[in-house]
Amino acid sequence: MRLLPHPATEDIELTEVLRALSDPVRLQIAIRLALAGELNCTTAADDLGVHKSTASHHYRALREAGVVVTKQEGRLKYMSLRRADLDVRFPGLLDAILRSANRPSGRTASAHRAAAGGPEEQVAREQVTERADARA
Amino acid sequence: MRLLPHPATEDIELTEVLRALSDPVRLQIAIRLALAGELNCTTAADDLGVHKSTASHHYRALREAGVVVTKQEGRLKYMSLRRADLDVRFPGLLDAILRSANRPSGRTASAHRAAAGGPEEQVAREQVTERADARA
DNA sequence: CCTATAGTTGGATCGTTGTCAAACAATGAG
DNA sequence: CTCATTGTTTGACAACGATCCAACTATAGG
Repeated sequence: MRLLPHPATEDIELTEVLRALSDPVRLQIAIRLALAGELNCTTAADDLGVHKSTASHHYRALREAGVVVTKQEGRLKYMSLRRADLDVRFPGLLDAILRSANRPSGRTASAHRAAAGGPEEQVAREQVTERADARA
Repeated sequence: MRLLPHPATEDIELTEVLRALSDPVRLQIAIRLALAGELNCTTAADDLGVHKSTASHHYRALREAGVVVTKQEGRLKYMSLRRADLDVRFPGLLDAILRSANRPSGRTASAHRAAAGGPEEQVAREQVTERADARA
């Protein structure tokens, strides 16, 4: 069993963690790892609609940011979240992100209900008070 | 008083928030806003070593990601964090990030002590178990 | 009206990133 | 050894992003 190189806990940078998780594909991988504990590369990116080489780049991005560790067993590589390390370095951060990621994207259920009964495109409106036509 | 356009609370995307805060300059601006509550643009980016137009682009990035609101009063524009909105959308996320941002970057105090007494460059070592020369 | 202040916009540049495809490497199975 | 499986590397390319500079807009104050 081998571990691939990854940054020491103290070297994990907040901006790099945020950046790593700011990509939808990588965030999805992280979510799956959080649920499964450990996944091999093929499984982790399955049905994500990206080429395997693209996925491989994402694995590296996650690893170099300090978000995951990769260990090789036989011909498979397994990734897992560095939950403990991240919690030492940035207490509560990973949990907050994962919890946020499991929220409904876009409209809430109540907003959906309101939108269903009301006029269309009400949903796409922006929040602007006093002079909705304000220019930047 | 005018508010500049910004996304509705339900439209704030996690990946965009993470992306917005994954830039050191923008993260620093967010930290200052968290401390000061409200800052005008000049003050927010003061001593950050970026051109005022660069700063302006960052303001827009933060605003479009849903992290800040900007209101104009007279000839000044004031930014503030959308704490309440973000907490509705992603409970605990912003606090976790801001708390993480206030942690010491790089080595801990104890690691600094150890590094000061030991051989140099020990500090830059990576965590690799079993085969430190493992290739990716 | 003129000027100074505050901030935005647009162009140019330059590095980074996400993507795919094809070639490669390493491993386990037959 | 040969082959299929797993994943990485490399190259190419388009898109994006951070930055600076210059020009612009808008507002307040003489």
